[in-house]
Amino acid sequence: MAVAAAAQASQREQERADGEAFSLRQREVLDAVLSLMVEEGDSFSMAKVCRKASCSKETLYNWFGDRDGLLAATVRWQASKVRLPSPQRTDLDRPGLEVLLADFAESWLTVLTGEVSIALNSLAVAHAKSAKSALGQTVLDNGRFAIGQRVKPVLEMAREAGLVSFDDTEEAFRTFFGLVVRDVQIRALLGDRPLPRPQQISREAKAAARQFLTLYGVGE
Amino acid sequence: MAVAAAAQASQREQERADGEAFSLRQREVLDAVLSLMVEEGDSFSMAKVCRKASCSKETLYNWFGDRDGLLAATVRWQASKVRLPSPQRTDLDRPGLEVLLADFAESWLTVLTGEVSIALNSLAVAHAKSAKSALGQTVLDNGRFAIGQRVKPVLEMAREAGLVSFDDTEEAFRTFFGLVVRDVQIRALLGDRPLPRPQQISREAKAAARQFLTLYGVGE
DNA sequence: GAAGTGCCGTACTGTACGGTACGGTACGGC
DNA sequence: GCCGTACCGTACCGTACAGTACGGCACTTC
Repeated sequence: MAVAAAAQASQREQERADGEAFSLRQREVLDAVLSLMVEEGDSFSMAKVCRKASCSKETLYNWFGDRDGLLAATVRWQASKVRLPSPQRTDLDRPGLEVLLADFAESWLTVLTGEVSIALNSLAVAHAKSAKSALGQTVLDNGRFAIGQRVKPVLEMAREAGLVSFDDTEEAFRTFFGLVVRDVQIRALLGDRPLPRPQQISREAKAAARQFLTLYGVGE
Repeated sequence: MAVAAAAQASQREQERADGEAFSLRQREVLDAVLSLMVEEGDSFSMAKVCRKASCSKETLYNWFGDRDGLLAATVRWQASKVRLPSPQRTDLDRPGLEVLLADFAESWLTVLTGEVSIALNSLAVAHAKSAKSALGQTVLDNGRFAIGQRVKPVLEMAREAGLVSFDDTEEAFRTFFGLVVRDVQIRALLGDRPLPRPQQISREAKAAARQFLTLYGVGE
């Protein structure tokens, strides 16, 4: 299981690519926005952001243009903070693959059920219509599609190693996604509580990995 | 396959139970609200509803109390319109079970990807926080939990018939749910287009049923 | 030390919208 | 024919909030 190794370096790299666009002070402001989102959803006002972050409206509008711009920046800022496991090419056996998939599942479920993630997704869903700034697309890109980009190479690697079998990587990944997420996200977004505890998440993640290998694994 | 038989009677029954609370005129108004939701999401005003439905604000407030009440009534009205397959106890064989599950999956995916359903779910997600009237819970009750109540008896029936095996019906259903919905709902809610076409839905529904039986089926 | 810059805080404006009030009309009961 | 009821349409009120303007302060540059 000598996999997720260069993850730390890759983390810093991605931070520099995305997050560094914002100054320290700006990041403080965006964090204030995040916490307001968690507290009040979409109904916070620009004035509240100013009070919370001790900054002026003028600054806010200079930096981010308008409310939509502030929201978009906040989404990008949060996206730049979320780190997913990024395993390296390695020699994989069946139990190793199962653990690897379970790790993905666990970290994904953990992100998904975080208050910030829920708040952000709710907001993006609410703005998916009037969509001046494509928040929904941004959230999808940094959520559903980002995790896909991490998992799919692993699946193909496993296929080359003769551990699993499928025709369409995308389809296989979507099945994995379904087995992992199930009804967790929609329930969280619709306000169903309590959220699953970490222990529960860990259990479900392992089950999802096992089920995925039952469906797609070869032999054994 | 002599299953979904008493569905029609059960439909009328549920209509009387839920929908009949609204007069004809009220239902016209609520339909106007639905179409506004589809067009504009949450940002429609009470005045627009009046214009669209040719009614007065006073009437609106007399009937529904306030905006939240109108929203809640609209959700209930739409819920009373959605019909799910409600199969009857019958003798089931393996292929019959697979078709039955595929039917559930198909009709569920069809509902889920409908414009009205998307609009309603978005709205409920947006209001899940400030939740004066628990829209999120209502949507969950008429969505995720309603379909669960239909499917779980079928699963248990199939288990008694020795076709499938599981300990926890809820867990088995949640897996079925995941295999069916996968990333479809969250993508739709976040504005990803195009929506899956009926043919695609039908194919995915069949695949989900087959996969579920691969995981939980006994023998064969 | 004068000028410039970046930011804070507050006051202000315009507007959109939720909710109310009211005059006018159609209609059913008596 | 008269009254009550239910509804339409419109005008109105209060408020909340996005966005702007401006005065003041700290800090940097020359």
